[in-house]
Amino acid sequence: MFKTVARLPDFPAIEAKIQKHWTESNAFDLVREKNAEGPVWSFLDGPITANNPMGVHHAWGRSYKDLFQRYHAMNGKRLRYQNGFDCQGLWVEVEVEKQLGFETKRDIVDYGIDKFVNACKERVLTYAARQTEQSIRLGYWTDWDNPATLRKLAKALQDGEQSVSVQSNKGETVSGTPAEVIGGLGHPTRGGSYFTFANHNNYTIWSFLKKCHSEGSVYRGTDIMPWCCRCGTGLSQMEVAEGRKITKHTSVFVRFPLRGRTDSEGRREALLVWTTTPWTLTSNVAAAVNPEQTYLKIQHGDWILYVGKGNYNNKRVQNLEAGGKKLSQKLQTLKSILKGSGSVKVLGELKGEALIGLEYDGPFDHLPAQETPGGLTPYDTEDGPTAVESHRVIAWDMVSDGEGTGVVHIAPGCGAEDGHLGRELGLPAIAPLADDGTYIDGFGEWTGRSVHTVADDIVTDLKTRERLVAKEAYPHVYPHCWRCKEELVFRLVDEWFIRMDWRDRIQKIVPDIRWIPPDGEAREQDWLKNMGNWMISKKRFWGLALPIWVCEDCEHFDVIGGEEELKERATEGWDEFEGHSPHRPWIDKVKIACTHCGGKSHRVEDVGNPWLDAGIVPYSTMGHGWNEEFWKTWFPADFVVECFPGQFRNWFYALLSMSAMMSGKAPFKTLLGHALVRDERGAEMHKSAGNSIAFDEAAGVLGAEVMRYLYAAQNPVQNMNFPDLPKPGEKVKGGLASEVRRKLLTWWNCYSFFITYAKADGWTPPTDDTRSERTELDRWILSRLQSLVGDAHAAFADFSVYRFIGSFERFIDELSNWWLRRSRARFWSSEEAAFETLYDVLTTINRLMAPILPFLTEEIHENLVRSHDPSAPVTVHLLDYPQVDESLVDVDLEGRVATVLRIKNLGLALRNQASIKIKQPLSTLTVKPASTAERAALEDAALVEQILVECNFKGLALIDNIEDLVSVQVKPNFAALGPRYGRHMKAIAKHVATADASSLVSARQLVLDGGVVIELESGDMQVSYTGPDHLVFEADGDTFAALDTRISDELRREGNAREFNRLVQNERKAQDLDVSARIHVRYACEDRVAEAIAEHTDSLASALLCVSLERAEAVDGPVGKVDGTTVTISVTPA
RNA sequence: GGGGCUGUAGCUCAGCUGGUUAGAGCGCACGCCUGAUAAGCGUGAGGUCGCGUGUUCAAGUCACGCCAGCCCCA
Repeated sequence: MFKTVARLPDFPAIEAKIQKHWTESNAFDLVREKNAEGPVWSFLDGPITANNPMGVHHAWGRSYKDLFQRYHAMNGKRLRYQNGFDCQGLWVEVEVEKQLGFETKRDIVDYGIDKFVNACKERVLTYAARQTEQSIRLGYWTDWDNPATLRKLAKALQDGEQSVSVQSNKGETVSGTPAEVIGGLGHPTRGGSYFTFANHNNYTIWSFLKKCHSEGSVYRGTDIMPWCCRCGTGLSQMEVAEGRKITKHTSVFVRFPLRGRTDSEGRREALLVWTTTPWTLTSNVAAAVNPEQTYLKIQHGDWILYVGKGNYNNKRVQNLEAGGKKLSQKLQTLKSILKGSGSVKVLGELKGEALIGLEYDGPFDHLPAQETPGGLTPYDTEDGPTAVESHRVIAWDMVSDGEGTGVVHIAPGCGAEDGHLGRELGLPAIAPLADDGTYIDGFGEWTGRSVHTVADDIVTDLKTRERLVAKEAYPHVYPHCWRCKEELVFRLVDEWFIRMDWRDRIQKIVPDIRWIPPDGEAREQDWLKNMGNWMISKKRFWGLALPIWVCEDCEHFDVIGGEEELKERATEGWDEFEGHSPHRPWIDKVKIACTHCGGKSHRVEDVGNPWLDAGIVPYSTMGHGWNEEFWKTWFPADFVVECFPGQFRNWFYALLSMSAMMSGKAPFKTLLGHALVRDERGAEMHKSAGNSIAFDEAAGVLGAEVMRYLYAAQNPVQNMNFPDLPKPGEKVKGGLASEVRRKLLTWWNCYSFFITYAKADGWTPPTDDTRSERTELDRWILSRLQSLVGDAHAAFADFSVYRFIGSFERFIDELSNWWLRRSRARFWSSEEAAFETLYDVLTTINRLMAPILPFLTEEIHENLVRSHDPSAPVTVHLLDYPQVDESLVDVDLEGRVATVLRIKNLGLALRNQASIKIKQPLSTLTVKPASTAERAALEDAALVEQILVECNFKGLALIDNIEDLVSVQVKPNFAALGPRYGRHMKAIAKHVATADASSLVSARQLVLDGGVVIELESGDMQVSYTGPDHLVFEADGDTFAALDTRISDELRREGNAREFNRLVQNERKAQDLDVSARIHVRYACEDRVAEAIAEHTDSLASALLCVSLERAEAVDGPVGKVDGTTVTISVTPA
């Protein structure tokens, strides 16, 4: 028996019920078993950071991930079903630091690196469990770990248990130390999600790094890098891009006195230098000018200054934009700054070239660092000239005549470009900062002070020593740590890099990938072209242990390619390490012998860049290196889908470069990128702005499935403006979410309609493929259904699901508003073909939509199929995806029905025009068909019947010439034709006046008497019709239709009867009577209405199910209007 | 400065390889319908398809230039 269907689906309730059903029936396992031998479809999941609960934005990608996998599963494909969690890196550390109330790296060391690293693992496991539950709630089917198991492992770590035992997804018991068990998560022998902190993931990265090293691409280098003093680590190019903000800094204008240049009156000459980072002045080595530009020699008080001419007059405006904020600020011009601090007189002009080579006194030459041969850095430096000895003017074509003074302070130990320039010219570098941002020894009074607090004192010092000309608060866009928000500094660092001089190998595999949208390819190539060497080290605690062992004697370094190799090479510490994961601090116990000198080598303390962790997964999760057969089965992945922005320089970059090195092959075949989720007004979602929406909240209010539908329907290139959630207790009203609910509701209504009548009739589904004879209407909807099936396959194959959703919505509209609307009476009369057709349609679209709406379709499958066929699969997801049945396609019929719909709309438009409501029957619609095909359709009695019923016309007549009915007038549109054919206008008017009007209506050109050809565009002719008053008419393209609006008494009476019918039906509903309840009806009305009712008593009685229908003088009941007169009725159940 | 994207109705967007009169949904106005009904349908108003120049019989669609917005890189 079919189960009664609620009028409105309660999505969250259905979802909860279906989840239970899936668990109890092991539905997902059955699907996997069904496809165990099927052809492979390899999906590769981009890992989600397991650091916080999911937001609604995560649901977009995850909806795609699930629906594509479900589609392929329904098509018999074998899938790997592995989700991924991104586990290692600073983002986890920062959250754990917050949790523990830590401020600095020192706090972590004091706490104990082992405890801290375990706390990071715990956090990852905790949130992986949480995200697993959330993903399951979304309906995402993949090989999830039991969240309880993950929590148990986190707890075992926390409690410091010696051993722990859990059940793997493959059903085996796994025991060992917590570190061992956790380190084996996601291994193909165990199943479950992959975790980038797993041992095999880390060791596979080791093999990658070893490969790089074997090509000589791994090197230790010093470079100026953006550095976060709080985190004590450098940031990669990718990370800096995440944290720019508008910031105000104290900028200073400073004199650099030129050595031995004094004018006749004893005034000293000086360069005027500007910088926004006064702390770097301690490390000045040179000053740069642009040799091509013009400089001014200016008398300023007691000094002679050199400044760029363009800079001097430059109107300084800062138009800034960062992190969604904008600032536009006018600044004082250099000219007015100088005037404000002394008298100014321009003495002359000279080329920058003339300044090159001049020597000057630096601003901090008294510091020991300035006097150190070869410069001073936190690392070893070679001997060479001191900074003081190097102070001279150098040429640099990057010096601009816009902002600044045209003379640029060069500190090769404090700025990236300065560093490159300094290296080129052999200048010494002074790098003043230790890793916590304090000045190192050699900087006098500044030593030990933090870079973030010295600016004011440096300004005072410069002023005291008469070097300062002016200072100002200067707004600019400045990088901040994307995690802890602290300002970055540029610092000379000692880090590990991969030299990317093999970028051509990466670029070569990019075209092997299908990028959706296609411009992704250009963007990736652009990044690859411009990227620098890859800094892979981080001076932190939680992350990949870089497998680099450095000799304590000769500094030679080795890169270890895996666990076995390390064990073989280990000379001490292996026992202590064994049973732990390859993380700090345990891995650091292991020492090896130097291959160069035999000395003792220790591992560098650095951890790895987290993108290495995510980039290796096409290898680590697919068994590369330890199960080649498995790897060859699943590599390369068929499909990857992620949020596009950002990933070009992150995950995609890591994937492509690592794969280029590992195998020279693209790691996936197709990449679908989707845009961003914004709030309803299009603003970025931020927790701090209060407009971010938690996943659980949305799932609870809208239902996970409404979300899935929203995402599936969205064009992935477009940002998605996620609808605001209604407040608790309110209904979903207006906006995108209610649009979606309504679309789904239309489908649901068709389904609930079917169930209502099938139950009422005791109808049961056919048990085989034989079907009753179908009407044209049935064959039409089945033909349309085949198009929908075709569209579904095409859309999935093309990874543009939203196109399928569009087709689906059009189909539901056709089903509901035409097929079902026209077929309702057939259900009342228990017509078998109607039931069969609707049943076939509903079960087919249910399978079509199953990948997108797994819950709703399961609910419908339960009721529609399983309620009558206990042998049917326990889940809709075990069924095959529908295929197009060519035998059901009837293009010709589809064309004829399209005509019917068009004429029906014309008919209704004419009624509208004549303001005659549909209940009032009219005699005749006359049509001049546009074509023979249209004429043929309108000669089909069954189809015409649809039009007549729908429009309430008595008949339809066809004519060949419009003039049979009305007269046509065509006038040239002088306004349109005049500008083009001005001098021919008279001739055109004459031609139009004499030519056959109806032939002009659709004419494309006119040939005038003199042979002149006039090309006609739409609107060139003004067409009007005149006809008898009782006709209204309208043309739709070449179709012309006219409606006879005359209402005979007979028609009026029929219309009155229908109005009366409506009154009674309304009352039935008001009394909430069952559709099959019998009633008594009494009514009071004027005579002419009574006549109408009397004439139609029989049909009214049967339509209204009334056992008596009597007129009375007066009745007590609702009052209504029929034909403008008052009617009172009384309805009582029989 | 370089790369990429976007610009179509009040709002959100379709418009595939150039081809009848540029569409949909939402919103608005006016109607209609109702044995699916806390739904449904129709009609209407609303568009210099960012601007300009080309190519073409034909341009929202192709080319070039410009303007505006967004993203990335330097």
